[in-house]
Amino acid sequence: MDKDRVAEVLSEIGVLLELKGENPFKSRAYANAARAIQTLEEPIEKLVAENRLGEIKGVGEGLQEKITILVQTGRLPYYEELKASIPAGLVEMLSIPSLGPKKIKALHDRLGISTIEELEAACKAGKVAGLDGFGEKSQAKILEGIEYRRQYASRHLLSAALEVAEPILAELRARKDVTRCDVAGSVRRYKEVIGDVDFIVSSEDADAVIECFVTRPGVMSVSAKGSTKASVILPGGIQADIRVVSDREYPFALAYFTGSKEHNIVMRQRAIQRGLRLNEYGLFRSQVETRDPNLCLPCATESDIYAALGLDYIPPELREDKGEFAAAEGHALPRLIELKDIRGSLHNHSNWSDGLNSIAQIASTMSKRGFEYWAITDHSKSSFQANGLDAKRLKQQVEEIKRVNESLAEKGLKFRLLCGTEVDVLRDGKLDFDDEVLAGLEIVIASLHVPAGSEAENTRRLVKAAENPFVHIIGHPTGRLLLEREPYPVNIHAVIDACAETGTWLELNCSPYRLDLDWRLWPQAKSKGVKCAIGPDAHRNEQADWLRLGAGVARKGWLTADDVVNTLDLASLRKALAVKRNRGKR
DNA sequence: GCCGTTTTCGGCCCGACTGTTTTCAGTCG
Repeated sequence: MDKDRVAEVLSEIGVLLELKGENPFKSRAYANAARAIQTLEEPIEKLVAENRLGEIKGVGEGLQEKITILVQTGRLPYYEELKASIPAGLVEMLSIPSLGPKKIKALHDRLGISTIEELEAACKAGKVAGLDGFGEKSQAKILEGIEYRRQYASRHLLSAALEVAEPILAELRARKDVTRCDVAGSVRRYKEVIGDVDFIVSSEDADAVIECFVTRPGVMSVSAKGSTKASVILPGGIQADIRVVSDREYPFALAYFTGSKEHNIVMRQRAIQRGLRLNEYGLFRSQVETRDPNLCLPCATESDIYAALGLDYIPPELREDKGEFAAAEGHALPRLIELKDIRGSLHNHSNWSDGLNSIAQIASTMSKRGFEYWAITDHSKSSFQANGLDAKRLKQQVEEIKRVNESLAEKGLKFRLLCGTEVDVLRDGKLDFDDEVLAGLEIVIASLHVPAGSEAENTRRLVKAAENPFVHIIGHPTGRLLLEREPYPVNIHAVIDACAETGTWLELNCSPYRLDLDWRLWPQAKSKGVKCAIGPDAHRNEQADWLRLGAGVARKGWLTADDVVNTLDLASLRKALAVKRNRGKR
């Protein structure tokens, strides 16, 4: 049993204990331990075998015993009994807004409700409103919540969130009564999937700002509205929250609502260690609750808050409590890549396969946008659904690209197209083109589009692709489609190792539906010396904008410009592309 | 259930909003 599964069991125990009405701190202890185990560097089996579980912060005697049983036998009777004692429907009910463990327990104990369907029926029959602690409004709210849950999974792509957030942000910033304004939350941290959008505003006229926020066109419903905060539902079912504070409080509110929750907990603890108290209103020289501005340390920006807690400024993307505190304390945070560092794209399609634009159109647009190079990497013949190219058409395409490049040179333009392919990795790990064909291209991406069922087989295929001297990049390495499809089973660690061994680059596919390889794996890839290629997988010219997502997610993976190959200028990129092929000749 | 430079017992991050109360519990972020 690996650490992910152990963490899963522990965190589920935490949830079940909450529903049982156990001591909430006990439940939190399980959640904390689950998190600690998830971020372990070593295999959990090793820690168990060496009797070193106690070294994990948050794992005491009780949990050491349970984890040992779980790892050694693959089962945990305590967990199984607990799970059997609580109907699965109660856990599901936690996803209904306005319902938490206490209310769910009350509904179960007093009305015998065990499923969402029973809950819906009880609400419609008016039974819920009669319970102590419930009323007509809470009953209506539960029904609304069930409906909402049905209509929208309350999780959205980062790109969708940015799309709705940016016009609102611009509108708020343009107001005379708004001093500062930003998007906070998981959107600011560039999480690939988000739950809601948070706006933080500093203003002397909170009422006016909130009134504007809840009445602007596009607001579908208002779920809460107070004197300092409000929540609305936007098209697509995205919830947006606004929080209005004074300008003195602004940096504290921005930091607090940017999170993550785990990051904030450490920040608070650091404040406590220094005899201070941190919340969304300030960093106070006080052990007790206060809002006295005279007791607040002066901080005009988030940087000042970090400095006051003995830390370098931590960029929002890194605020996940995944090593940023140690690095910020030791002045060892990397200088993260920025969008402007990216000079071109190595994974794009044209109308020769399933893209929209012609090669000439692509050259014209990307040149005007200021890129230095843009690779044409259309699908290979096995992707017939995508009008993949066979060797003959590929050869014609290379000729066409040469002609376009010549005309660019005649105009004195620096921009160049690169000829390449996104070649399919086939069943036996072979590629959809022979090596002789690949040798005639400047750049080769190998992608698995039809995965096998087994992890071993998929891993074998990708490792074999990486070992091919003509393959530069492994494309969208896990094949996930966010909110739609899980990654195919693959031992990604083995693929990373194979890339490190062979000098193959891994793609950070920055299509908003993929963002694959996942940011959580980049620090590992980087530590092994694997370079990253950020590719929008563009099928139409405007999708060049997706590079912005790529840069953000690369930042989240702790990557610098040096770690990303498409920050190289064209001459250096060509040299880098030649390295692996020359290796193959040795 | 965990943890400790005031502590081995008594804390555990903290505040706004909502709805049901008539001073507060539960939920949420």
